[in-house]
Amino acid sequence: MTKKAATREAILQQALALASQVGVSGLTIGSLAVASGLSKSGLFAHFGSKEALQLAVVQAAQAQFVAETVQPALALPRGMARLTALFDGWLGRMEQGRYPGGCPLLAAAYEFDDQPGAVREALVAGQRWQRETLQRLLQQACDAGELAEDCDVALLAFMLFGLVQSAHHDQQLLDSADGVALARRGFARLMATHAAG
Amino acid sequence: MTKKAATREAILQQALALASQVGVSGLTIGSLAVASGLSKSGLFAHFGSKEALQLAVVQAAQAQFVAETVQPALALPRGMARLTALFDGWLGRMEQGRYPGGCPLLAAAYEFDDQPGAVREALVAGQRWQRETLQRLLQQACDAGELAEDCDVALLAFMLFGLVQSAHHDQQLLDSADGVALARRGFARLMATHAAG
DNA sequence: CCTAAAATAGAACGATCGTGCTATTTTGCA
DNA sequence: TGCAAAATAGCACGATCGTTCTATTTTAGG
Repeated sequence: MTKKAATREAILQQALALASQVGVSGLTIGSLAVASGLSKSGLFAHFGSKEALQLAVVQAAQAQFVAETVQPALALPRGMARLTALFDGWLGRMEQGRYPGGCPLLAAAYEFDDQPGAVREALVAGQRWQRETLQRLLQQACDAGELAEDCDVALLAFMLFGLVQSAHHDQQLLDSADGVALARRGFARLMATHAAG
Repeated sequence: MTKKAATREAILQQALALASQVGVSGLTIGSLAVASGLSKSGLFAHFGSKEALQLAVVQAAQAQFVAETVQPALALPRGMARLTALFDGWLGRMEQGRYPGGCPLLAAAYEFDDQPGAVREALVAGQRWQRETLQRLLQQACDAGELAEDCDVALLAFMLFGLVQSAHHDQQLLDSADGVALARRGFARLMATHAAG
């Protein structure tokens, strides 16, 4: 019974690397089977349908983001320390090339925004949670007196997410390493502008 | 000779609507033929290969963006008027739902950032031109004395593009009409922060 | 170690993909 | 109006898609 889970995990790791380059909907059971060293039907048996595979891949990507980026930040004290750690970790995983072809979740958001189903719903839930988390950390920085108490956390979270997307775009499409640096400058400027007076 | 061009144009309009929902790489010659009222081979003859079709679709989307958003802005005087017109037009085409499933070019950037070829090159060239245009308009606003002369136009262009991406994301994935409004607030705030002293 | 159960492989299915080929229709010009 | 040329249709091809079926191998527990 433990073998199945281990194999499934190995498949999902391969799937994440592959999906990073061809997209979650570009994933193919045949090619993923070859990459995993399994037969097509052997791999298929683990998921039962392509949609279930796509859903598992998205959930694995979300779990990895939370474990590698959100959790470490939450270990720090509330306020700017925690917020900065989250944003830095977020950009850091881009900078270090955590996935060869870019973030599978950002790409999946574009792929599935018009494809109703369980995959889309999982993406929506994940993004809502991420946005709320970002707003919560911003609010904590306000409450701690490190950001102005009247600052617009919804707008700031929106803009921080924009910085991440722009950095991703510049790095993946334009092959420009400056994207991450610009995002850091943008973050510093936004935080300075909204610093508690 | 004029028939061919007219048919090709009609095909590309259908292709843009379709690609908006399933992506440029999700476009299928068969389904596009049905949507256009042509036979598969009849449509194929217009392009010669799938990659040529994808390239034509991307170029059509770029041409439409320039004609509908950039050109009208360029008709206004340099400075904040022109810059605001560009940004407003950009968000306006999102708000009015210019394409049913979101901007084909933003989606294509994610689809092709790891697929070398003519399509990717066209996307890269278009994005570079767009970024340079944005920076140029920002610089003109500085030169006109409407923005601080020491402001970081590269960073501002980067952040404005981030606002657009965040708005698109919120609208298409989260079905939230607030995205556009947040982007407008972000624009106003950024411009106010960098206004000439 | 033996054996039932779990995990994987192999083969086949209908469908659809992109792309050639040849026929047929439609167009624009003399 | 007739006719070459252009535009489109029809058909077939190999490949690959997701999925199902049965057979084989591998695993874990008594």
